[in-house]
Amino acid sequence: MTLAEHIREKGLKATPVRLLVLELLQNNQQAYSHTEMEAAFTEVDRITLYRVLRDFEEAGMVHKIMDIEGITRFAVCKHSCPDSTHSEDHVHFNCQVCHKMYCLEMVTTPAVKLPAGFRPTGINTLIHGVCKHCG
Amino acid sequence: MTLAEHIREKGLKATPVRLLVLELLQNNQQAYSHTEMEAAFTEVDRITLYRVLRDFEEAGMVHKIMDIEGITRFAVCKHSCPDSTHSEDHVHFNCQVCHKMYCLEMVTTPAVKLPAGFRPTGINTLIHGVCKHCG
DNA sequence: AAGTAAATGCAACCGTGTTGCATTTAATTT
DNA sequence: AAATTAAATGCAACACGGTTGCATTTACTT
Repeated sequence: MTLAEHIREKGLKATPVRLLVLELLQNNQQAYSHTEMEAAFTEVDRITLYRVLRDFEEAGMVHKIMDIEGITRFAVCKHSCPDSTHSEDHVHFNCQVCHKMYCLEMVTTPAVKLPAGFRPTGINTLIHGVCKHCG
Repeated sequence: MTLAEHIREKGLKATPVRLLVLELLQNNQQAYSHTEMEAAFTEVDRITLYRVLRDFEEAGMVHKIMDIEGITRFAVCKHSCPDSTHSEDHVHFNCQVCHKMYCLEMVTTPAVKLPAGFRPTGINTLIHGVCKHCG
């Protein structure tokens, strides 16, 4: 399936900006911030970029994560998340040298025992350290 | 040890704003956002509040955490963190009903196996769900 | 090729957080 | 207890991330 077909499948129009964003996220197994993407596509309007990312997230195509510094980042959903309520069952790794955020799809979040009365609906595990390229 | 003594021990002056903030964080086992504290102490200048929180964090008296929505929150460090490099070895719980953030000091973050080349320096586990007061 | 709903681009705005600087105040010294 | 001084405060002004409204354009439909 082409990128354009993937976008249309979700009920969205395959516009140039959307193709650019999806291609970037698909080709690099990393979570990008809005600022990084804005720098990557200088000709793209920043508001449009915000809306493209919001639409992709609502369509369940990407997921949003916060890195250690509280910066919002986006990464493609691998295992076709159920729209908008995608359960992110994998671990994220934030390199403190290059600041890249990796989705470690193969590492699932371990279960934790909570005190009585706390009912969990989702777990977010964010590991920081030095990545394989910087260590 | 009094609150004022605790503050002076860290090389900071025991001022009214600092006493207010430390008292709030000490008495309630929750992580408060800047906005919540601003609302709690209407007479306190917001810039002063930012600086008090920054100073407390640098002194290792409180630790900073991001909640699900990317809001910065502060909680007292229980086990006397080594200044500024405090290892947060406990789990945080973010209630999606009342939006309170709990430090579950008794629940330590489970270890995870990372792919070769990734060297971890810290783990952050954030669980969201419904807390004991809202469930 | 024309029609239409969706997507874009721009202006203007809000919230969070920071910096510089003059003033005040907590702790120290006499 | 008064004077000293370095630290803390309060204010203005700013930078940045993100949102909303509206007119224009464009992708898909017929």
